[in-house]
Amino acid sequence: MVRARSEERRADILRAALEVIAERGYRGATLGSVAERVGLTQQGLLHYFPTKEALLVAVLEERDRWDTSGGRDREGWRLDLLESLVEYNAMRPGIVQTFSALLGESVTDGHPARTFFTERYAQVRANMADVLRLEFGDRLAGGLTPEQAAPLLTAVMDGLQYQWLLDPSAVDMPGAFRDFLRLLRGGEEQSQGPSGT
Amino acid sequence: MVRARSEERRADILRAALEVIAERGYRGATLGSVAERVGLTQQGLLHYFPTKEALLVAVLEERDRWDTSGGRDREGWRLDLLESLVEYNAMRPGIVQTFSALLGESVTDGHPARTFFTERYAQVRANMADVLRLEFGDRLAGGLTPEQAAPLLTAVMDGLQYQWLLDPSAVDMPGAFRDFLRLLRGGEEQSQGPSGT
DNA sequence: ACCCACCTACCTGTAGATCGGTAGGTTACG
DNA sequence: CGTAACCTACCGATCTACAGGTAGGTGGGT
Repeated sequence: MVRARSEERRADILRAALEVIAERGYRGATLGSVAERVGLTQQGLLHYFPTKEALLVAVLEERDRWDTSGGRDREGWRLDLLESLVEYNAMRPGIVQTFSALLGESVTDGHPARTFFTERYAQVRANMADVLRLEFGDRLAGGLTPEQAAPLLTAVMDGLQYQWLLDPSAVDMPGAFRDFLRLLRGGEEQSQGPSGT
Repeated sequence: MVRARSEERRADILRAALEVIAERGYRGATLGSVAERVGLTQQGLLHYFPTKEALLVAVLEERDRWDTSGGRDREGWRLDLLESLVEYNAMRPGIVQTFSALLGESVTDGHPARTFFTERYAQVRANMADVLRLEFGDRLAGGLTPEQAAPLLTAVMDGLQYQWLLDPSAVDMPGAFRDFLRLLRGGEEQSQGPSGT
């Protein structure tokens, strides 16, 4: 079972890389520190991933696999699933931090994750529009179309993550997200106790 | 007029630093490349800012000064000014990119900009809440309080910036922001041609 | 005469990557 | 069954590059 052992190692490395990137970003991450975390030397790590960039790509691919399976997919989501996704995220600061750090870096010139994020957001917006149309039809609060609301929904999720990462005690991320959904639903009067500060 | 010349140099350096950080983030930025851009050696630059971190701090302080003067202040904004701020930003991708990159990095451990952003966001949210209360009173669309809507407003601005930076042709940032304001205003029916994709 | 602005030279640390091994297991085959 | 050929999973040494920072100047303006 050499093959299995090897796959396991790769998975360990990816998990470690995720951690290190969360702590220092991609540019700040070093192969040595990732290697150390799984009990390898830097050279040992390079046996599995020939370059630093290859490691990053593998991390991103794994992410893609994850959210193309776990509930989503070309047309998989519904609004209440989004809500639980945000709740789920609120319990995994590590993962959120990894991808928020990467997103931030990715807007810089020639960053290896840039195309990944660009394409991903295009797809996410399309997805969101579908979800919204399914839930609200063609016309939602404020007279917006699903296509107009989709980037906003996406933006809220990301923006809240940054605020929450910077100061978790100042922002109730899932609560705030629910607030936004109420805004989308548009009813003037709704109770349900306050969630923010 | 040596003093003036020196101030001018500092301003040049800060401008160059802003550019370089936009291109490579803080961690990826090098003193040498900033220096080069203003026709100095790296050591010449260190004459003005004794460490790399000092340079970053100066950049952040300048930003603070900028948005504590230009229209804002403890109680300065109004919603329509926010709208023009977003329009203004849409014409300065450089600045937006600098601070989006920094925000992304700042969530990593021990980043020198972290406290800056943490405090800044607390203040921004408070500001936003004031603005919203001034505009809408205590109860806005969806039954939200200004304090609940403030983090959302902030998140939308930031989140849209990332989407826009990644693919300006895919997102009409000012248009999308106006859409969000319509959502906040809450009226079910409003015309004004579509803005999104 | 002095000092501000800046440079040359240099040091130290670190990062990614290459090279050449070695130990242990696996397979091919006489 | 045994052994030679080969492969996998690493490690040590080393190369190259560059980064931030220090020390000690020099030269021009006031």
